[in-house]
Amino acid sequence: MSRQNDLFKKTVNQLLHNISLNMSLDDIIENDSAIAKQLEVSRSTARKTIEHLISLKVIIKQDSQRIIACLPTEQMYFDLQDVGPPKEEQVEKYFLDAILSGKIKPGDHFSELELARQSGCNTIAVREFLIRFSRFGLIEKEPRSQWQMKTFDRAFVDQLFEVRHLFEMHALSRFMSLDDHNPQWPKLQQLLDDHRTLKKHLATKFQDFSKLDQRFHDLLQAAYPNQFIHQFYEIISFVFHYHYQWDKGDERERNTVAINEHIEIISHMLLKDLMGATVSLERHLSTAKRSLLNTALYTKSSE
Amino acid sequence: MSRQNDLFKKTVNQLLHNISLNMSLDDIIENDSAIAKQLEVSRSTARKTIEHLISLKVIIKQDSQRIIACLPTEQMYFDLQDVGPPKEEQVEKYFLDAILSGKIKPGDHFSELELARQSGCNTIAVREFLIRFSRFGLIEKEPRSQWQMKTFDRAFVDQLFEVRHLFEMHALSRFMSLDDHNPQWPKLQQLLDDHRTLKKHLATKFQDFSKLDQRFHDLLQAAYPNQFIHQFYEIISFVFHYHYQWDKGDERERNTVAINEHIEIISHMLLKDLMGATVSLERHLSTAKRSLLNTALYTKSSE
DNA sequence: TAATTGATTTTTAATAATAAAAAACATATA
DNA sequence: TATATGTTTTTTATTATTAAAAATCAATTA
Repeated sequence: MSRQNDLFKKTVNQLLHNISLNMSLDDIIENDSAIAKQLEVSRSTARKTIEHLISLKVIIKQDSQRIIACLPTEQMYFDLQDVGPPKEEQVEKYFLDAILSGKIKPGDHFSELELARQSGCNTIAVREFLIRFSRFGLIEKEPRSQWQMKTFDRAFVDQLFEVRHLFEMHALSRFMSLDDHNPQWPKLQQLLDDHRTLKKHLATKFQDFSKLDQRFHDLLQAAYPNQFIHQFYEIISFVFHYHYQWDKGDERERNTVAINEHIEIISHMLLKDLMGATVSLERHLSTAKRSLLNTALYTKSSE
Repeated sequence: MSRQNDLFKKTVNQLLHNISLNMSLDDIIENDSAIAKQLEVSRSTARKTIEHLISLKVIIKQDSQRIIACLPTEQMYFDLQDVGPPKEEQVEKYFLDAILSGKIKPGDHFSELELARQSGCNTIAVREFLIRFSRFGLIEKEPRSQWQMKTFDRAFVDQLFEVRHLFEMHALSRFMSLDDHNPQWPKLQQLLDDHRTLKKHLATKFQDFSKLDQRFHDLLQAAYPNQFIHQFYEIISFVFHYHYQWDKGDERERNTVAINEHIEIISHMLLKDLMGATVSLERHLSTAKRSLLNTALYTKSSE
C-alpha cells in the first residue's frame, strides 16, 4: 500500500462545497490555475479534482470551456471520517496523554514500535516526534529504538528554575531600562488593567489566567527577543502544562495567588521601581517553584 | 534490496581475528553464549557467525563439541571497505562540511533528498539528523522537506552572547561561593598551572588551547551542573567550531590572547576576588564576541 | 504572444517487503 | 536439573515500491 490520497479527497469535497455554495447550472468554472490557488493546492491536484468532477458529470466540457452540468449531491462527497488529524499530532497527542495519565512514568522505558502501534502511526512518525521532543530533556534515546522517560525529580526542577530565575531577572532589568517613550510601557499598563479586570471576575474566569500569564512573560521578553531564551520558555511552558494537567484541584487558588503577584510586579515596574519589582518577581518565582514541586512530589508519591 | 548484514560480516572478521590470535589447531571453542558476550552481539548473530566458520571449515563439529580445524586465512575475511561509517555520522560529516565550505550558505534553501543523494544516505537518516540538528537554531524546517539555513547575523551573535554572558557570570558567582575545602579549588589551581605550562610552549602547541578552554568552562559549570545550561553550551561550542574552521589564520594570536585572559580570571578566582574575576571575565567575553563577529563578517563579505 | 491547457517529469510521503539481529522458547545432553 | 544447543518468533533497520502532489515542459488557443 502506498500513501493515502487524502489531499485529493479533501480537495474534491472542498470544490463540491464551493460549487454548491456559489454557482448555479451552466455557469462556467474558472481556469485551473485560479482554482488551484483558491483551494490552496498545486495545479496538478486541482486538475485531478476537476477531472474527477467531470467523471461525476457535475462538470462537462463544452468547446474548451467547462460548465456546471448538475449541482453536487450528498453522495458525491468523500467520507473523510477515517482520515483524522495529521500523524504528527496524533503521536503527540497520544504520547502526551500517556505521560499525563501516568501510563508512561518517570524512569520507564518504551519502544518506538510500541508507541507507533498504540497511537496508530508508523514508526517513522513516532521516531521523528520523539527526536524533536527530546530537546525538552524529558526523554533520552537508548540503543535499538528504545527510549527512557527521565525522572522528573527535585534536581530537574531546581535546574529549570535556576535558569528561569536568571532569564526573568535579566528580562526585567532590561525592560526597566527602556526609555519612557517606548511603546512597551502602554502595553504593560494595558496588561495591568486586564489583570485587574480578570481579578474581579476570577470566581468564574480563573482559567483565563494562563493567557495573561503567557502575555506577561512574552511582554517581558518582547523588549529584547532572544531565540535561545525563547526556546527555553517552550520547555518551561511544556513542563508546567504537563504537570498541572493532573492537578486541577487547586488551580483556582494557584491562579489567585499568581494574579496578585503579577499585579504587584507590574505595578512596581510602572512606577519604575526596579528594586520593588525585583523583590516581587523573586517572590513570584519562588511561589511558582514551590507549587510545581508540590505537584511533582504529589504525583510521584501517588504512583 | 533490504538492509546490509554488516554486523554479521564484522562479527565474522572479529571472530576470525580472535581465533588466529588466541587459538591453535584442535582447540575447543567456547559455548556460543560466551562467544556472543565476547563479541558483544546477540547469541543469534554469534551463532550465525560460528555456522559460517563451520561452512568455511575453520571449525568442525565433533561429538557436540566444536574444534578448530584450520586456522583462518586472508581470503576468509570479508571486505568491509565499502561498509563505511554509520549513516548517522556520514550525513553529519557531509552536512557540516557543506556549511563549513560554504556550499550551503546562510539563507540558502536545501532539500532532504538533495542532501541524501550527495551524502549517500537515505532521506530518513538525513531528516533525523536535521531534526536533531535544528535544536542549534541554525536551520529551520519548511514545508515539503525543505530546510533553510538561517542567516548567521549580528542578531544571532548578540543573542548567543547575551545568554552566554548570563550563564558565565552566574557560574562564576556560584563557584566563588564554594567553601574553601571544596575539591573544585585544587582543580582550578591545577588548571591555572596547566595554562601557564601551555603558555610557555605556545609557539608550537597553540592548538592545545581548545582543550584547556573546554576544561575551564566545564570546571566553572561543574560546581552546579545544570542540564539546560549544558545544552546551551553545546550550541556555543558548535558555533565556535563552525566558524573558526574557516579562519585558521589568526588562531595563534587568538589563543594567546585567550590564554592570558583565562590566567587573569583564574588568578582572581583563586584569590577569592569576585570583583576582579568578574571584570576579567567580562573582558574575556567581549574579546570572544568581537572575535566571533569578525570571523562571521569576514565570511559574509567573502561570499 | 500571453495565458491556458494538456502531458511529462520530479519530488515527496507513505506503506510494503525483506533480511538482520535480538529475544523467546524448546529440546537435548551432561 | 542446570546449562548449552537448536528452533522459532518478534522486533528492528533498511531499501524498494507506489501513488500523491508539485513542478516543469510543450502545445494550443484566443
